[in-house]
Amino acid sequence: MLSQKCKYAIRTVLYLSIEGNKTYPKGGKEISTTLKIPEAYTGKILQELAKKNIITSVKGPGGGFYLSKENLSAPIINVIEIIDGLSFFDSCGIGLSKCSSEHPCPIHNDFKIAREHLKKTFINKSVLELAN
Amino acid sequence: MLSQKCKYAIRTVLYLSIEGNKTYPKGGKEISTTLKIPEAYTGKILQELAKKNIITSVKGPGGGFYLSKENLSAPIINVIEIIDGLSFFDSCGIGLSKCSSEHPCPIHNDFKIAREHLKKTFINKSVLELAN
DNA sequence: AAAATAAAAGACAAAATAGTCTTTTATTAA
DNA sequence: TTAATAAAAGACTATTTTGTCTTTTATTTT
Repeated sequence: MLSQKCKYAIRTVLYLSIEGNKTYPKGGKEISTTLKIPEAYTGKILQELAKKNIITSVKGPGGGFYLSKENLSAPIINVIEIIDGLSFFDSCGIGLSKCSSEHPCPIHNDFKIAREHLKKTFINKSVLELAN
Repeated sequence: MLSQKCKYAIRTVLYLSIEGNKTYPKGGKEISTTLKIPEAYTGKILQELAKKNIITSVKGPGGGFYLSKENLSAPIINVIEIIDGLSFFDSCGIGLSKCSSEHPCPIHNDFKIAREHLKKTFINKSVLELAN
């Protein structure tokens, strides 16, 4: 459902919601080793998240990443939106472009239930709430 | 959630459940044009499905593919199993290997509900039932 | 100011997925 | 029994995703 990159991103954000803070941001290296995500790839993902204001970065010695208050209150779906996009949440389960409630594919209703349950979860829960 | 290939495969099987039969099997070309799936790729997928006994193939002039009675009564999850595998249905939504009901990840319960709803749908409905 | 630290940026490389093309094999009909 | 038809098999190409490596920029500490 989510790409590998997106799973990494969510795990990273959830980790930072617990571990990092403004005075002691977490470095990319430590994040990658604790979460067992390839180091260089972690860096790229952190960069992308920082640029889109999902996380906050601090350069230089003692620098790293943390979540500001705004970052913490954002819904987790924002991470998904930036990394994978949201098309999954409103596309047909078997890839039909014309599938809709008027012209439903054979799995339309069941797929929709699952899809919307997930979407609701990701929208309703902020990073902070999820971390608890 | 499902790979492109798997979506094509399911659409193909559902199409054959309505259109093909033993005396008049459907050719790969016709299948690909009606379903708008690249022709050569359709061929490969049909081949794979035939080898795994999801569909039945007939060689030579007037040949093609159709679903036998056994094929029709098989659950649609068989297609998924062969093309994508079933790991999705029992893996953590954010990729944690140690996620379980004892040590749940933050989205464990909600993800599990969606996952199992889908699994149930794919297991319970046979190709034939879905096509109706 | 210089050295050290750590993220940002950008160009690469590897692997997986998606898709094509050509040849071979099986079957049927003339 | 030969020609035509259509799937099977296999080698190949393209694209996307996953991941690495090197250089640059910003910041801090000495």
